Amino acid sequence: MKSYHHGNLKEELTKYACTICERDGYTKLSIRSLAKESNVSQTAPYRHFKTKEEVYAAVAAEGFNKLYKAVFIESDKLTLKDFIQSSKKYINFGLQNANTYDLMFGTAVGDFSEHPELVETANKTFESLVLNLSSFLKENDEAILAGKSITVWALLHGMVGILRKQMLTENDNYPSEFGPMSTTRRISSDLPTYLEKVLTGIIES
Amino acid sequence: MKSYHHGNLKEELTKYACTICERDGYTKLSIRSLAKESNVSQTAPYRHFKTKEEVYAAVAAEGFNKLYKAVFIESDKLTLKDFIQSSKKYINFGLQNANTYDLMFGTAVGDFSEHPELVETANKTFESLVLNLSSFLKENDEAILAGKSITVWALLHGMVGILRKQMLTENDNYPSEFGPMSTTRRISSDLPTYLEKVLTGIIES
DNA sequence: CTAAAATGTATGCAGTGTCAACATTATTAA
DNA sequence: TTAATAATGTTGACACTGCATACATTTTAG
Repeated sequence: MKSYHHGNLKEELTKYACTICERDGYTKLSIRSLAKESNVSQTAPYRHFKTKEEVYAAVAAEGFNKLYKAVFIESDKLTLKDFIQSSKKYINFGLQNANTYDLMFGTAVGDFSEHPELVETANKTFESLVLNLSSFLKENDEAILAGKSITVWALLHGMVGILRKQMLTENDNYPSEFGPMSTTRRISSDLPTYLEKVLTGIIES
Repeated sequence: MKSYHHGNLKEELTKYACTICERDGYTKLSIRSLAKESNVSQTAPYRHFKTKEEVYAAVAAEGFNKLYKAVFIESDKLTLKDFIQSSKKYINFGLQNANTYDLMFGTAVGDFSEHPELVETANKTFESLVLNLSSFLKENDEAILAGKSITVWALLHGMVGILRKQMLTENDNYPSEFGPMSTTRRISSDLPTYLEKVLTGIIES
């Protein structure tokens, strides 16, 4: 029944790689297990991915696509509220896809420029942020727009990183000897409200 | 001449692990190579580290220590200028120790709470940021102080992530079809000046 | 229709994390 | 001091990994 050629092996491999990377972390992914899942020989994946890093790159690219879809709002009449909601979605994506996010922004894929589709999807994602911002900001100065975009992105990206490490959490089990810390961490409980304030500050500056 | 017991194997292993992790990336580190470097049997490290992840945790903890030393300014009369300089040092650390930074904030060490020294050093580092901030801010409201600290940290952390991925660079080889992008990326050439502005904005808000 | 390109398999190498059993030394209690 | 115990080291093995090479089959192009 099963033919010698699989048909759409690359897609299937990628799909499963995405699943594993997100569920177990990308270190748990092995090319052999990938092959086994598709009922294909251990080295078959090498016809579609030169190295394991290329598999990572494919997963990361998929991640950027998902992030883009989750965050971008297709409209030229955005409000500040819309933008803030989109920002929250960014953070949620980072938290709910922590392992994939790590693949996208960590060092597992060393040099993006060796993976064109990764460059493209990453660019598209950031570009969408700029577009979203520019659609409701009456800002003609490109440099200022760019600056605000970067600031917002860095802030969101940073928040994801910190939150993921559970450095902000209201019911932490750390010793209370760290004076300001406990208060600081408690911020996270009303992070949404807090985030609105900060973002508004940056945008309206 | 060489005795059966090494003497301070754990330190030596940790030190070498730090070197390798930073130079080649933590994925390149193997417990066996670690052992070989100390002229010790392949499984000797397991007397000091239960798993490889524990080695990673040790490296990450060292990283937080270094970051702390690089960033913290011991003084209760800080100026905004001092703080900004300290912030720049944070970013520089992240860029010049990219692989270690990844170990500190990535997913390689899954749960900090299983590595107490990691919790401690990470806490100390963030606490130092809060202290630095509070030393020149006439801010009594702890929540506001905490909020500003988090914002600053997230921003710095995010900048490191973005810069490391070379998503900001003035001579990029990306196609120019992305309108606002090229301008956006060009920001990085005078990032220091730019950063001052943003930080000042956050702090004085 | 045939040559070449694409895609699959079989086999094997050198390396890995980690476990179990054993050897040696350092430390501690009697 | 000595005897028991804990700490630290070694040997050997197992199952697994990325990936290279050589070969088989199928699809596609000229």
